Amino acid sequence: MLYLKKYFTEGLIQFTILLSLIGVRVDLDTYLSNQLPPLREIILGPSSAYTQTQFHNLRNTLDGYGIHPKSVDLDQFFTTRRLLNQVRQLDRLSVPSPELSTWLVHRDPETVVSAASQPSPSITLDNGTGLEDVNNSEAPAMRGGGGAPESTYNLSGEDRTLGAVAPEDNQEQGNREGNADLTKEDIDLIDILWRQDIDLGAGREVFNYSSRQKESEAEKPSPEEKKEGTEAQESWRNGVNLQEAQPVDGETGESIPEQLTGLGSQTSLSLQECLRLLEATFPFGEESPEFVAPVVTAELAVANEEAPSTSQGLPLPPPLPQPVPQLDLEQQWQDIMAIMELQEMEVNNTSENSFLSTTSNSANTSGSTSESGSVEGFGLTHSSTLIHQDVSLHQASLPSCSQDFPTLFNPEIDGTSTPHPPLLRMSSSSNSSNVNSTFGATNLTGLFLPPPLNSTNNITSTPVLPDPFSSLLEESMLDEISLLDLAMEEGFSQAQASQLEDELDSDSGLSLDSSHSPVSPSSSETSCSSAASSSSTSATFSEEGAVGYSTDSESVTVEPEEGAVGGYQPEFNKLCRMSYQDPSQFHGLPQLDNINHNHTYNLPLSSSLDEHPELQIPTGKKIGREKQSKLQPQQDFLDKQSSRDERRARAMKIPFSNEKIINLPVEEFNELLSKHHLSEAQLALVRDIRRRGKNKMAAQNCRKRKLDTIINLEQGVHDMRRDKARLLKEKMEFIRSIRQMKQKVQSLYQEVFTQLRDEEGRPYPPSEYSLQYSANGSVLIMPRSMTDQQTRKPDKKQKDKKK
DNA sequence: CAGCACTGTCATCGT
DNA sequence: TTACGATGACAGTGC
Repeated sequence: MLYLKKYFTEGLIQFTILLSLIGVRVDLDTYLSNQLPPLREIILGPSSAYTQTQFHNLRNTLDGYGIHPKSVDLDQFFTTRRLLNQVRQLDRLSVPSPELSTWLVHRDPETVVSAASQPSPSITLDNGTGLEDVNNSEAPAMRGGGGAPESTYNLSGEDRTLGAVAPEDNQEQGNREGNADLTKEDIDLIDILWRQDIDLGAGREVFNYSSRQKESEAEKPSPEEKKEGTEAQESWRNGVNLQEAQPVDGETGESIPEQLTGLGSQTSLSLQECLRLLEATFPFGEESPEFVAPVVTAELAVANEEAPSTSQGLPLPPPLPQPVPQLDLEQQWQDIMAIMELQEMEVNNTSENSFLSTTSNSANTSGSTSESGSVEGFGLTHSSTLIHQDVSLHQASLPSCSQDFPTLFNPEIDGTSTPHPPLLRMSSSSNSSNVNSTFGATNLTGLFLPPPLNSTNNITSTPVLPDPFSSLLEESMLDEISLLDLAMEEGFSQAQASQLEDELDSDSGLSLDSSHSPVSPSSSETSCSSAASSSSTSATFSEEGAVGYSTDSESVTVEPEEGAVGGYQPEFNKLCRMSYQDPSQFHGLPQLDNINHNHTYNLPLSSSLDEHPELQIPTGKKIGREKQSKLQPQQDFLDKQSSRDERRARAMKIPFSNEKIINLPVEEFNELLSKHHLSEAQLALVRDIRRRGKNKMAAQNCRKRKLDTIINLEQGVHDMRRDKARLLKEKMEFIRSIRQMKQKVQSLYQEVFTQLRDEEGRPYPPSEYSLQYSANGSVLIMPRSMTDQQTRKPDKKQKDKKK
């Protein structure tokens, strides 16, 4: 008791001070009960389910042992209390809950706009990590907590379309002051013009060009050195969104092979890297001075620099027959779902990694990138896909400038087919400390929206969802279907193609997410569970774990309930058992839906009877036979309902409850035994009851843990499959880019070669001469005989190495 | 009636 | 050494 008191009071005081320091009204009773399990854990310590808590030291806090601290029955109780608390908190200011964050996320596009005009420090906070980190953390992002290129990418699109309004303005003031100075009217005007352009059938390139112009007017060109890095970054993001990189003709709606409009943008490989890749394809000769043609080198270099614009006219090779039928449709669907969930997850996890960077590689430089003309065609189509992707309810964080919504929110946007991309800035984790830190540094008064606005936002944003989903679905499907096609197109070997096919196929026997739909609640569950998987453990078990530390108020509440119902509620148990803290978390787990058992489980029946003698079925000695006969059916019922040990205890006339036997600390237990002079048989039974009772709880915990582990593993598999899909997509993008680069180099090669003349002004016959690239970037013209010799040598060397 | 899932119990091990 | 938790294995029970 003392331990709990000390622990609780100290933690409570500390936390109260903390909260008061940041200006949050403290309603600890509410928080401690259920609203914020992590919060409670901060105060009360980790969950007992995973930690070996000395419950018996805390048992005194429970007045009557009405419910066991580890009883699964508590789940329902806490769920009820949590819901009640949520309802009660509807009208009061409180630490923002994840639910609160949800609809705020929908308003983020406007938030960004407002951020441009009203730089907010919180945005800087939320997005402190730059794009560089996003790229660097691409691999770590597989784990679900990392960056979300889409959102960043989307931001770039937004940046481009709106011409001014990326929140990174706050960080790169030097570059973006012009944009930041744009007023809301300016932005609205730009937006209107933009939509008019779209309505008039202007292609995206046209629009982007104009937007680029606007941007160039609004801001000074970024340093040239930024161009390449930004290109790479944007194209990287492009690679992530294959379908989004496909622009649609403004008039016909046809899909334009967009990669030809911006070769450089389609890959994160720099030109040097591509040339390096080309070295593997084209025979590069050694430098031989007599054939050096510096002019050619220069030309080639220039041509390479201008690649994006010059390549626009290149036709696509005719598509090969699609190998779609080889793919199992269901597997394809799963992969599509995986990709879509990947995107959703990336959106969810965008958070501070998504954008805003103080480095030169930030998405902020997308303006300069678009000026280079190498990045075109995105910013609209993908934005429509983003808005439906919704967000994890548990990972969204509140934008600090949400009060700007009323003025900046344009309902039309949500209704159009090309809505502005919602710039989702969300907390990367559901960790409450994270949230608190975020809010701690922000103006708290600005965090909470007035209720009317809330409802409005909710209403306006919700109906948008289905539409973009279908479009994304189609795009994703087409995209995924085209992957193999692409692979074949790339001249992949049959083995490679089959490998790709395997990769696209589901590889695990687990049917983890086949039933998941991106728009179903299960999707949101999966989207959040990855990040929450680590925290879900604590959150999930916190309720139970907190029971061990439970406050008196809770205990008091528990006790009457248990006593009143005689300690057993079949439905209650049924619900709690599998609902397992938060039933909503398992809506997406079909394997749990069929569980409908009604076994008695952790029943405090006899204990409650013992605790409440008035409810106890009197033994034959205490009552007359008549009364006993009247109560006999009830006795039978109780016997049936009670556990074996309880019956045994009753039979052996153990003078205290099984609950006490099981849950008392050793000292008190021994004390109890010493108080009552029990026979050897009774003692043995009591010890057995204690042992079995503890083991029962241990088994329950063990199974719970096991189940949780399985769920987490499933989530891990799901995440990995999603990552696999993402990586496959990126791979395909790279392949596509490489192919385009090959084509471009080939055409340039032809162009250059045909223009070369020897000393007598005659063209070099292609059959006798070839251009060779040297490692230092120069281009040589060499006789093919020499080339063959030089290429054979490395071959031999390679063969020797292989031997 | 078989199969499955859940639950309780025991034995055992580790802390 | 004792108490206790974790866990595999088994059996009982209900569907």
